[in-house]
Amino acid sequence: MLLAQVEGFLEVARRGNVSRAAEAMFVTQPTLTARLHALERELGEPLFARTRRGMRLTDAGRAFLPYAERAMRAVRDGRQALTDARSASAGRLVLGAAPAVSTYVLPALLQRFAAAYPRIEVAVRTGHSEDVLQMLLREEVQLAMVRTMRHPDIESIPLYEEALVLVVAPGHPFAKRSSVGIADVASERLIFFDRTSSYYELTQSFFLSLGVTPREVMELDNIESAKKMVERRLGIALLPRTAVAGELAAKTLTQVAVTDAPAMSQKIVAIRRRDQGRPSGTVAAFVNLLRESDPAAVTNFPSSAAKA
Amino acid sequence: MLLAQVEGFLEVARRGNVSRAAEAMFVTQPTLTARLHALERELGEPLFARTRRGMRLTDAGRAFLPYAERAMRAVRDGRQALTDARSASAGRLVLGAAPAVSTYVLPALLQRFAAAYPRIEVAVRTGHSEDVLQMLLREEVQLAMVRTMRHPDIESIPLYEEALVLVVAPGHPFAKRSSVGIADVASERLIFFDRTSSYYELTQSFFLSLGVTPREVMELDNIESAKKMVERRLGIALLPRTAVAGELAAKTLTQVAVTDAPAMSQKIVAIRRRDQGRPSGTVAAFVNLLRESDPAAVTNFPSSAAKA
DNA sequence: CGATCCCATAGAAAACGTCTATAGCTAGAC
DNA sequence: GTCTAGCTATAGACGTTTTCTATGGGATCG
Repeated sequence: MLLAQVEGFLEVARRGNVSRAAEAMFVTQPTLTARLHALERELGEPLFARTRRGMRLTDAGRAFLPYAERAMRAVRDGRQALTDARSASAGRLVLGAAPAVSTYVLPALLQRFAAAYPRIEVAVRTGHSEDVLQMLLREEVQLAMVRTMRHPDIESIPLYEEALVLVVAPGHPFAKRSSVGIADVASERLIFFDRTSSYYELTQSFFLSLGVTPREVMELDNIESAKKMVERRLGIALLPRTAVAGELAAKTLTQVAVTDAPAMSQKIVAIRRRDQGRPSGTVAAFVNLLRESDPAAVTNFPSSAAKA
Repeated sequence: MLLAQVEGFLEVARRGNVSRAAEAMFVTQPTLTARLHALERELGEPLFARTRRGMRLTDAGRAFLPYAERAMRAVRDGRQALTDARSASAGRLVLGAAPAVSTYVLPALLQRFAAAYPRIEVAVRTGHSEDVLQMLLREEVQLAMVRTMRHPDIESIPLYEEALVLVVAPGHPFAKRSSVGIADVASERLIFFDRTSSYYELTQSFFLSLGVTPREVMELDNIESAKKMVERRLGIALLPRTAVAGELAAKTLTQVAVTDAPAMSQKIVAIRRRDQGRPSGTVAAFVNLLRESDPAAVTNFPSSAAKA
């Protein structure tokens, strides 16, 4: 069955006249007649009663009409959906993100994205990088923003480098010093967050590699709580810069340089399945937005997010 | 766009494998490949990402999928609707009927019809024969049961002859007589119904043709009220036999023969548009039911209706 | 009675879909 | 490394279908 036949059926049903319908569809009248005959033959029933005045629907034709319309509408809408997706003017985008990205980077990004593509529906699923990778492999998300990961089936786009910075409460003794040594840090009460997170491992191995063992520690399962603890002078913490940009700007936390330690950082990338071909539609639109934002700008997002 | 292409798209999307899908659809793999390419070319977008393991939907393919399913379902349902209509196992039947038919004949007919075709949805529109004819011409009803009418665009199926009979209350003087003369009738108070109805004209011309003028008359706009008036001895009436069959059986009314007058009757027919071809589906089913019911049986319907 | 407006049909040319056979590619086995 | 197996893509031939132009046949209307 050709869609052209169904379309012809509808057009003739509307106009009650093969010749006019044919003209409107830019085919000759015999062509349209043939289409109708073919459709009637396939359905095994006359859809039209031929009269001197033109074509009238039979009962069978009337019964078929709503289904024909439904089918044509479905195809037309499907085409439109593809057009929308191509121009990224509408559609759906499902993102995965690590917690720190989701909380401190995505809001500003999505704010810009939503402004540029108001008709795109966006969904975000948050989880640790490993879990988000699994979501991506299971195609539950189309694009994920996580720390650098390796997997044969994915490809990455570098986004920005996120440094861990030492923050203390403004009244803390460290706050007056321009810099501190790693030994100073280890002798303070240290606040960690989320033992299952990669940041935890990163900070742990950091101290380990320097042969230093922090004496007193406190562990929270999320960054926000950790920041509050530091503000209340319950300890000091190494936190992602993007996560504390707001507090640093508001001067409720103070950053302190650590002189005798290497910089600690994680590379944040966007990943997607390698077997999906070139990114298309909504995904491409979002990737372009990421590319437009230079790394420096991206790392600044959190501060603007913190304002909101 | 071929429906076969859409179908192939769905099958491949489901199985993720052209070869298997082709086998399931009883075509060769290159054929199905060609269908997919044609569809992708027409939509201007790859719907599948070709991988070593088979075919995976692209984002565009995923976006198109629900529409493809909707279209296929519409066509499938449309086919089913025609099959149902052909076997008259389901569908819709819209009848027109004159008031007397609608009230006294249709109930029994529809009772049998509904029993035979439970999945057919039936609608009845009632009006005077002329109005019902207009409904038929405007295709608001598919079949109408009215008194014999002439119109170039309609064809009729004779149903039954409906006689007007003289009825009186059981206690009325006429009730004891085996028959009365037309002069006797004219000297009684006569109860007519519905001045706009053809029965009214029929009875009026009846008296006129006999040179008799009824002296006292009362007019109601419906048969039921007229019957009640006769029962209460407010007069006597000439009413359609089908309309009083129940009361005659229950002996709340008595029929009296009129000796010196010709039989008064109207022929009731089923009419339909001549340009609709052979009756199909639900209409054919109903017409067959009418044909099966021999005229004698049809005129008996009202009594069984009166039981209900 | 001829002009006009319908749809149906005929026949030829073009387009398309389908087949078989084969190529190209990758992953996994040995 | 090579071979095999399992994918999809491509090539070329064949047959059907679709489409066109031109024409027929019938009814309506001035």
